[in-house]
Amino acid sequence: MPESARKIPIHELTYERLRDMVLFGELEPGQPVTIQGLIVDLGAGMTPVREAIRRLCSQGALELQGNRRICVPKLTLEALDQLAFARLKIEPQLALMACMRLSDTSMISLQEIDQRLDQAIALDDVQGYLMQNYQFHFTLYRAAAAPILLDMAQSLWLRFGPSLRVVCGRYGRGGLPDRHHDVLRAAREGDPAVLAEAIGADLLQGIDQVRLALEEPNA
Amino acid sequence: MPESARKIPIHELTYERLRDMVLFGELEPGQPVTIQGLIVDLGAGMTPVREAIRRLCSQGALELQGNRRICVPKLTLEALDQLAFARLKIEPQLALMACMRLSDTSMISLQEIDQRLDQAIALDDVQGYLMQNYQFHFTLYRAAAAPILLDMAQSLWLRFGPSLRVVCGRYGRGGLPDRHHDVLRAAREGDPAVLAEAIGADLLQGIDQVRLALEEPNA
DNA sequence: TTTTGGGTAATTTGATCATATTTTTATCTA
DNA sequence: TAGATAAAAATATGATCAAATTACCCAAAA
Repeated sequence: MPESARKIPIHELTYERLRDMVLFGELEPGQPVTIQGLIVDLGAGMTPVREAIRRLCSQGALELQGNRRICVPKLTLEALDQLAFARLKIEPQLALMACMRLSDTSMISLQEIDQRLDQAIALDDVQGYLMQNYQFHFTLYRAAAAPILLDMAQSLWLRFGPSLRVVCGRYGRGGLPDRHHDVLRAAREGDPAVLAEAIGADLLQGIDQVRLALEEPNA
Repeated sequence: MPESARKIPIHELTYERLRDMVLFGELEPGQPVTIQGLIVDLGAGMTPVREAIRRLCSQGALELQGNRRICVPKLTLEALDQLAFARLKIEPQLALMACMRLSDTSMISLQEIDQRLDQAIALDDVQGYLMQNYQFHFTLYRAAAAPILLDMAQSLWLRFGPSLRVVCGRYGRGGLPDRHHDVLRAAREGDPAVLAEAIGADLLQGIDQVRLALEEPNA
């Protein structure tokens, strides 16, 4: 094991691992999560696992269901409405703020991620699509240098991610968010309002897909 | 000890206790927090304290400062701008949603809280003011039955609370939020738009006070 | 002689684990 | 079906190890 890895504590690694599992749909909505189960799955001790779970619970990625049962929350229509409202307020603002400070290296990163994203779509790689989509948005958002809004966006994605995965898996990615070319163009031209608008349109596309799935009779 | 208390786990109690300490200004911004210190202060074991701290960190109430230093974050002007933006989007919406579902019992609760709030102001009881102000807002917000937005508001208050306390302590509560009578009137009349507007005005008052304090030369 | 700088030792603090206790769930029998 | 018992899982404590900060002391320079 390289020396560089020894600096990051296990509870942090465990948190990141578990967070990614939620974010990229390895854990399905409604799926129960037990401390014991994660101890064996992740090969970590009890304390790190407990801490990771607590953190994710307070971010809304996991849900304590009364009697010491924990699971990935299922989106209801009401929850989706709240998520939609919050995301459409917070994330376009992050894009707007990012627009003015986008460095050249960030811009290059965005373009590279966009290429990998197109590639994932072409290969029908759902996991890859979700990961690159996340990277695309958050590489942009990070440029805003607004840690509080970034935290909020992170929490919102943790709540939204699992359901997006379900939609992806069920219907393929037809009609799924791909306004990234509009976003890139607006970013290149440095027009904050247009960029924010494009991000909003991208979000709305994903939200509508999930809403459609939720409104279907088969739960 | 009564039997009823045995149901709530210690880590939950510890979390609530520590959260209130942040929320109502018992811990000042910049003040370092150590796990060991809290173990002796709160008389709890190590695991519950660690879990409480992790939860509060992911809510932005506490901040890990690199090398094993944890403290209540100090608001910067940039952070305040982000908080202001988010609060003015989220909280009026909660008020709006609450307006339509306000039960009679909630309405009575609000009026009682408002009375206690006026009392605290008359007595120059800063702690009491902060607690009743919090109760007032969240009794209203809870009526919205929007748990995700409520979580977000909770996190925002955790970031904002300590600084409000500092302002209160330094200048007294002159000019501090007291639009509650407008809020109550709008709630009674059941006008969502007016209620949301009144909440927005109330928030803005507090935010401006904090901004004024931050802009002063003496840190 | 006093002050400052560097380095080492001691204390404090955090991370992780193993264990004991309590609570919940599942099963079996009446 | 209901109650009791057993198994499983979660909570909470304390111990141990590692890391880091602090305190302290000595040496060198002013």
